Amino acid sequence: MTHRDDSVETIQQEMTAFARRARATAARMHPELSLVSYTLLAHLDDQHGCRATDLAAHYLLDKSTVSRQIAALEKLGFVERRVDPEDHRVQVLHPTEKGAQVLANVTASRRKAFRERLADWDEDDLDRFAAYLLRYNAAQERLG
Amino acid sequence: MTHRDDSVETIQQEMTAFARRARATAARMHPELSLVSYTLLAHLDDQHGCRATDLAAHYLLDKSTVSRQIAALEKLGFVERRVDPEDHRVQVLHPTEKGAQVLANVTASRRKAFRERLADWDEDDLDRFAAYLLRYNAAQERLG
DNA sequence: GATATGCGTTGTACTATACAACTACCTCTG
DNA sequence: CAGAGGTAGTTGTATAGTACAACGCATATC
Repeated sequence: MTHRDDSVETIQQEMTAFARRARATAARMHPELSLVSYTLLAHLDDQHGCRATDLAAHYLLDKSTVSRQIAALEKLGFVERRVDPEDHRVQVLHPTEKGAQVLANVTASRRKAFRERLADWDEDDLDRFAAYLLRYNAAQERLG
Repeated sequence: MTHRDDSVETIQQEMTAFARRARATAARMHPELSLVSYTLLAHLDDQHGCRATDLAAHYLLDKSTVSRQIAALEKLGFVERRVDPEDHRVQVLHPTEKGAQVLANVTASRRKAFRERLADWDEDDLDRFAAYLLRYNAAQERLG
């Protein structure tokens, strides 16, 4: 096995290790919003509203999964639906005031945790690490 | 927000995006062994056998979760239990011949997928990316 | 020996997820 | 403009992974 293979192996193992832990870690950090619902709510906030179908397409989730996630977020009062007047099949989803507030809190606490984890990294390393992750994920999207 | 914060934000987003996809991707790639069971089986192989409790501690899983995962792997004939003659509470778990075989196949196919994804990276980048991931995960383990 | 502790299993419950069937709505085509 | 076919979203059903709590044994300690 070449050095190149060693690196690939390490990347594989470490990405896997991270993935295994991520959900539980997220749940521990902020029980009010799971990793998935956080992600969806953040997307809504970011996009200033979008359709359930868009969420499903973007995150490679089944529409039924999104439907239930959104239903849960709505029940919590974090999301509201606005039927599109142009097309009555469509509901445009928006974070509510409350949802945006909770999202901001969770985002802040996540950012804090990440910042602590990365506190002793110097700026160039952070920069390169971020770039590598972007590149890696882009490749994954491209190749499935 | 500083440039440093931007990088932290990107790392957070990209790690999260990756984590969300990892299970489903793994399931699609090799339905015969989920991400979790793959990980556990690989650990057994690597350690030349260990106890369920050790797996639980190492992967931060509840012992009941490990117990059921192992039961499933045993049912598939991928793992065997050997009661420790020194301590009859303990079962030392080992991959079977068949289990080792399947593990090798899955590992090979995972490696292939990762290799493809990383095919156009030059060796220095792979090296650095691997090092960053190790460093990041180590920090996560230290800080919860 | 009585009580502690440690290992593993089982009962129960919850979350995330997929697939398939369905309803309601829209669009296009003859 | 009527019907065919497509799209958005919901609901029924099933599965996997997970946790927590209660338990059964085995061992260790006092």
